Amino acid sequence: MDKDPLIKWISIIYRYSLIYANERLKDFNISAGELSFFIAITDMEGITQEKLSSYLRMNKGTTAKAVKSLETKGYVIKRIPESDKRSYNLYPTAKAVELRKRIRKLAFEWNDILLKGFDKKRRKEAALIIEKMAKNADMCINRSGENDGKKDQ
Amino acid sequence: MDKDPLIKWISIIYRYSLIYANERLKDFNISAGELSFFIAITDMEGITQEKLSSYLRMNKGTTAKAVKSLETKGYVIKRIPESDKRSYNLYPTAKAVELRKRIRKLAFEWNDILLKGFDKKRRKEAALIIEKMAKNADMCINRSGENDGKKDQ
DNA sequence: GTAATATAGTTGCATTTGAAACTATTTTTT
DNA sequence: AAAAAATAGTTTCAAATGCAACTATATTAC
Repeated sequence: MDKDPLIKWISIIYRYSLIYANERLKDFNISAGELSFFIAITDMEGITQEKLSSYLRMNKGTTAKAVKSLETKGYVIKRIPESDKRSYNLYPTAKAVELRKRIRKLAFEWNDILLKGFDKKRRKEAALIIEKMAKNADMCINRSGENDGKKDQ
Repeated sequence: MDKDPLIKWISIIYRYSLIYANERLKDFNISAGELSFFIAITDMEGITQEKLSSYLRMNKGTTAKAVKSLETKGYVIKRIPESDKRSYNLYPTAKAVELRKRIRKLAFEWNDILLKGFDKKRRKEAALIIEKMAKNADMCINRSGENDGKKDQ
């Protein structure tokens, strides 16, 4: 039954998630890779790239590229705060705010596809398990999976 | 609790899996992306690239590149069967067979990291859930998640 | 048996991502 | 305050991957 390591299935879920998102996001000119950034920025207006990287557990180089692309596409505005001229505060544009609900909905529709055939209880269980696994991975790689990436409180 | 879509966590697990595998595989000159191919080829000697693609749900272009790389590295030999000159049968080299157990072990050690803190029952549950989610994704994208990729039986 | 179609694999291009080296600020040490 | 260290972001390079166009062989239709 478990002759295949979990990574095989994780890999499938991840890659198919990208395919799905790319297809669904085509009309919005947002790529699958930008999706998480879009959602996070519209959810947490003013967040810095550093925080964003840590929140999504993304390499800061990756974050820089995704943010720049979203900026180019007119979804994000960068503002340098007086308090720290090294950093940016990221704000969604009006256009992004307008799309926010639809984009979020689309992301959660993928949840429904992944969890098809699961009853309520099992869905909750699945979400807990996935999240715990991610935190275990984070703990292994970064020794910091206990507080959702907010290392500095 | 589930303000973040599952894809956020899947993405973290997947990306950290690659980081982990790359680190652990360094000494063997095998990359994280090649890991699943290595395991599948040593497990199913003589498999074709087509079958491999379908088994791992990988794009056949990706498979071609991974196989070529494993061939270059001396882990895989391609043989054209008389029965169908379009295809290759893939065989692990002696060097690959020798490494097989260690590589598999390493892949399953990542399972243990992901499932840390899970009791036996929950581990089984997690594996079932992940596999089912992958099959749901497959079904959505390919309309073919019911037979482990072996479409032609 | 030829033409049309299907299948197996390759290649070029684009996207997503991480690592590491880099720049520019800020904070800490001394 | 100057030097050292830390922090925020950018950029370059490389790996992983999907897609689409391509070649070559096999199968199916007629």
